[in-house]
Amino acid sequence: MAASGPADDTGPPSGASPGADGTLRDQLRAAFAGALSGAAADGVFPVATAADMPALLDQVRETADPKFGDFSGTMAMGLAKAAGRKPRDVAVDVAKRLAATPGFDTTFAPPGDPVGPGFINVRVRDEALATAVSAAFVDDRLGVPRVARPETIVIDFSSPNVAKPMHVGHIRSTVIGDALTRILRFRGHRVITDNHLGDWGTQFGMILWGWKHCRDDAAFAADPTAELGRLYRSVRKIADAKPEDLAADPAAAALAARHPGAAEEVLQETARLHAGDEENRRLWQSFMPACLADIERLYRRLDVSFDHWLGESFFQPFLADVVTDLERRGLARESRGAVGVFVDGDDKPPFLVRKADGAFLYATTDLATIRWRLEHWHPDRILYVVDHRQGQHFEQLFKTAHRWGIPGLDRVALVHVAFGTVLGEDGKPFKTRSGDTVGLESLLDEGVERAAAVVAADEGLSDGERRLVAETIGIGAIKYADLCQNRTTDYVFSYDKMLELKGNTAAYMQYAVARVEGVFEKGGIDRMALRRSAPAIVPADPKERALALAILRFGDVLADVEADYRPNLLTTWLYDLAGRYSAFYDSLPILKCPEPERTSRLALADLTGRVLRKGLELLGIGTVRRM
RNA sequence: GCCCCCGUAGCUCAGUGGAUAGAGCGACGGUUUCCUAAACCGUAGGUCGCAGGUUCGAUCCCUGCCGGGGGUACCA
Repeated sequence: MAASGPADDTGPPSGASPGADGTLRDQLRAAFAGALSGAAADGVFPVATAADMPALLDQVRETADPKFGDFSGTMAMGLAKAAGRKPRDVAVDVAKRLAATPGFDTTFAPPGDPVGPGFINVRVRDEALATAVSAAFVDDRLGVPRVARPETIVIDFSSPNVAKPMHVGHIRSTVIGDALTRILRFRGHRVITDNHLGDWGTQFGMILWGWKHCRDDAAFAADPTAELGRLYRSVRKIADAKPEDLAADPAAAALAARHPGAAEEVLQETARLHAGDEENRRLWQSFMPACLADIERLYRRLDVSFDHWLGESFFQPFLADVVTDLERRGLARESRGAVGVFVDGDDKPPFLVRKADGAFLYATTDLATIRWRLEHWHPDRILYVVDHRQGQHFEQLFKTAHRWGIPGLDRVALVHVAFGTVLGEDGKPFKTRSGDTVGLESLLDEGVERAAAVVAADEGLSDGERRLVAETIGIGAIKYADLCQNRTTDYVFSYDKMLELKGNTAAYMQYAVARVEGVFEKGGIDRMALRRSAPAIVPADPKERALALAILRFGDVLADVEADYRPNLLTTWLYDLAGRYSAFYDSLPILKCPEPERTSRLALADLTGRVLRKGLELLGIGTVRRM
């Protein structure tokens, strides 16, 4: 069992939720809110509206350096201008009111005189820190509060084109979307995930045309998706008819020479499918099961699941009405034979909803999808986790949707959660040496294989355990590498970097978890008994204190992730947390230390392990007991 | 042409209207009778692309320029 999955993290039934007052930061912000509104009421400075308050409270943050305390408020300096007073005087006033806020002094030490131009520095009382971290220890939610107002949030992510094998281009949407799903759910929102499959577009015209002109039945029988992928790629070359592509592929060039009208015919195949042509419909239905089986296998391996798989084909029956409705409302009009909405004026490219040949586009489908989701799910938000290159599409889509006047749309936030491109180590889009896109499956295989080579160094593991560890480390490394970078920037895909066992990688966090496991295994400690006993954790040493403070930020970090849909804030914090644990573990004995410190430290270690594991779980990353 | 994103240490990248701009890799040095040293601690390394502006304070906000990437009417 050494390398089995995570230990049972279910704590003993906890009593009243310790997170009821929110995190330490929440509590301090509440106190600041009281102090600031009091000062505003007394005319110390004008706070124009209640809407100004959140921005002011955002300026209550963790300090960069412990010598300035645990938190600091910097809003007084900004307010001084409006007050017509010296920043420092305003800060003194706010600090005085802060200290007098009911309940403030049970958790925080009285703020001293403001420092520098007007920093109000606050330190958490040692007793309050001990109480809070001890409460987190017996809390199923590890001290993380639920959101006050849960929302219904639709997350649209992954959405592969089923006509070809999933490739490296799908990984970011899938991994980021899944992490956001897990995080928002844990926060207490109602999340509906929808895999909006590309199962109906022009790509099927290519496959249908290829099937009719150049299929390889034996290859299809052996590996259906590989053959469909081959058909897609070669027909695309023929249809695009780029000289350099054809020069590199004599077979495609020969086919193109025999079928000069191929590009046109491909579009006709698509149109026939959409029009309900019996043969094309039958072929489409015969292709789908193999396509889906392939994709599902990959999702299982990635531990990603969806509530719905409403692909383009599902919305097909609604498309004609979308166009006529837009036309009837005077939003869409004919132009160069096509129909589009001129969202940015007549001189800018319109948002096309029907092509000149009568076929619909993904713009049409996306509009139909928005309407369907509003009618059936009544979401507060819809998130689209999609490549940043589609930014213009979403701008136009959102503008059109809002003008369309779908009931309820004015209350829905439509958000394009954009992310950058995956690049190879040469700085160009990640491709194989032969220039093809890298298949997702082979990508995962290589990651696992490389992880196995590293894990092999541990002699205490059986072959089966090693395989499991390698799978967990390898997949975790790939996911983490994707999540730990700011999602808006392109990132360079490097197995060597993501599988480093030090630095900001999944393996470093997984290793920290394994070291926690090691303590309890070595000491023969009954963790469930420890948890039931609800011991007092007393962070006496500065390293324990730093660790405890980081643990208690978990809820803050998840709130910050939600605010900007940025999972990398969670990875940064996990890395910081693991580092603080390592520093604690390295310098302070746990098993060999006398009571009552021993139990306190054991509890702190156990809590750290659970928090790290939970944090990784929220990223979709697993852990092992030994590695 | 127009629109969007990016430019931070040798490399890969964080970062925020605030206090001395951080981390990993790479380089150099230290720590092991002790719970996983796959760790920890330290040193070196920066005109935060350039120039203006706003501000008590700008790497962050605004404008211009330079450089890189992406998008830009019937693919998604």
